[in-house]
Amino acid sequence: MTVVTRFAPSPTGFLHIGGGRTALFNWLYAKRHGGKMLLRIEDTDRERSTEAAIQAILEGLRWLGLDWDGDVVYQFSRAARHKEVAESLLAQGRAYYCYATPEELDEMRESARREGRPMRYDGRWRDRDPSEAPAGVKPVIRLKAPLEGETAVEDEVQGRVVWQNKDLDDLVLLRSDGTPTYMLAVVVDDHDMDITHIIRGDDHLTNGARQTQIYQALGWSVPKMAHIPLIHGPDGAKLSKRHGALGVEAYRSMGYLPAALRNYLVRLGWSHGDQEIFSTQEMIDAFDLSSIGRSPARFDFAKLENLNGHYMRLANDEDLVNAMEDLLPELGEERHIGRKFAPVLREKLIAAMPGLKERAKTLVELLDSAYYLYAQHPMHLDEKATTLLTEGRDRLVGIAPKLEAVSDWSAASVEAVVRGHAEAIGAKLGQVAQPLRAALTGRATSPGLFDVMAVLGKDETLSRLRHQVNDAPVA
RNA sequence: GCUCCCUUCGUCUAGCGGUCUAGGACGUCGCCCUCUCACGGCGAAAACAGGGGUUCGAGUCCCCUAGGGAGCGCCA
Repeated sequence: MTVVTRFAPSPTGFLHIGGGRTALFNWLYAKRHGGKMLLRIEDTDRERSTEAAIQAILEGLRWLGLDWDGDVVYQFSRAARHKEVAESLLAQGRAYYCYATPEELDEMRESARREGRPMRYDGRWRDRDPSEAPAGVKPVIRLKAPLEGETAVEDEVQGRVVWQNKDLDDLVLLRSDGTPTYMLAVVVDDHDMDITHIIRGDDHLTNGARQTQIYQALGWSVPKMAHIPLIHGPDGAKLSKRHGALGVEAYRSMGYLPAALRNYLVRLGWSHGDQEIFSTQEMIDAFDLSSIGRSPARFDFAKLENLNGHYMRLANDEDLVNAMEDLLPELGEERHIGRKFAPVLREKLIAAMPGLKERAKTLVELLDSAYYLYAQHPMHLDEKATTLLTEGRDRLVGIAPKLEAVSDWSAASVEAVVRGHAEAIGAKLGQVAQPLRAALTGRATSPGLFDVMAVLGKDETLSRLRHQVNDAPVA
C-alpha cells in the first residue's frame, strides 16, 4: 500500500509556522516512503475562508519548497458527498435528527459549567421520536455515538490513547443548513482520498477519537494517525503574533532561507541522534514518526539565525545575490537601491559575497553589511566609524598617493601598500586599517579591508579616501 | 470544571534498566586566530520538576503531587 499523506489547512489566515512544520512532516513522510502528499483546503467555514488566505498558504508552501501531488482539493466542493454520507448514517440508525436550538445548547453548557459537570450534549433527541419535533426548527444530524465502552486512537506518536465513550458526546455531522461539519468532512475526505496517514497537530488528538467513532459507524478502516506536539512561543505560552505565529512569508521578509527554516523546523520535535544539519535529501532519508517527541517545543529565533548563517555561508554567491534581490521590493527603497540591482552593483556584490556572507545571519543583514557597495556620495559614517576616523585620520595622511601609484590593483597589492605605510609611520597595521575601514565603508566592521578595497576598485577607493582625508591629490 | 497529553542544561534535544561522574547543538562566558566583525579551533559554566514505589540496579518502569499544554461549538 502506498503512503498517502495530506496537509489540510483551513484558509482563515496565512500559513503559520506550526502549519509549515506540519506540512513539512507530511511531505517528508510521503517522500520517505515514495508516496504522495495531497493538499486539501478546508474551506467549509464560508464565513471565514478567504481567497487571499488560500493564496498565502499556497505561496507559503511553495516558498518553503514543499510541493503536493495532484490538484488542490477544496473541501466545500464536496459538500453534497458529505451530506449523502450523513444521510446514509441516518438511514442506518447510526445518526439522528436533533432539534435542540442553539439557545438550548448554550443553556446546557452553562448549567453544566455551573454544576461542575462536563460540558457535553446530553443526548436529549437521541431516542425521541421525530414526531415530537417542534415545528419550524431545522434539525442537525448527530452521530449516535456509543454510550459504553471505550474508543482508542493508536497514535504513531502518542501511543495508545483511550477515551471512555461516556466522556464523548454525540457530535454534529450535518448542520441545520445542510452543510457538513469539519468532523464529518474530514473523515469522508480522508477516506475518499485514500489517505493512509494523518499527521497533524496534537490539538486534534481528541478529534482523532471522535473521528474514529465516525469511521466505525461508517464501517471504514481508520487511517494511521500521528499527532505532533504544538510549537510554543519563546516564553512557553501559546504562539502569538508577537513571537512565531507569523506567516512563513514573514520569515522570508526577515531574510531567512527556506533551507534554513526547513532544517530548523524539522528539528523542532523530531530528532535523529545528534545530527543537527540536514540536507533535504538527508531529512527525507532519515525521517520517521517514531522519533517525534511528545512534548511541545519553544520557538527559538537564535537557533534559526545560526542555522540561517550556516546555509548562507554554504550558498552560492550568485544565488545569494538573487535571494537578496527578491527582497528588494520590500527593502530596496529605504536603502536607495530600488527594486533591482544595477548590473555594476550586482557584479560588485557577487565579488564581495565571500567576505560578506561569512558575517551575516540573514539576508537583511547581508544587504546592510553590503552598504559600502551601494552607498551614495557622500557616504554616511555611523557613530563608531566617525570616532575611529576622528582618532585615526592623521595616520592616513600620505597613504592616498602611495595607493595612487599602484598599477595592478588587487587585494595583495593594496595590502602591501597599507602595511608598508603603517610601518613607515611606526604604527601597527590595525591603527591604520581601522580608520581606513571607517573611511571606506562608513562602518567599524566589514569584510577584510583589502578585499573591500579590491572590490571597490582604485578610483572609488581613492575618491572616498580623499573625501575623508584632507590629502592633496598627487600633482 | 471535565477529558486527554506533556515535564533531561536558558532553548532544541540524545538517552529506549546497568556502558550516565547524563552526550550533542544553539545561546552565554573565556582563550586562540586576527586589520574590525564574523568564521574556525580549544575550553568552561549549565539539566534528569518533587515525592513515593518496582528492581540487585531508574533519567529510563509504575503511582501521586506540582507545573505546562490541548480539547470540551450547528469553527476548523
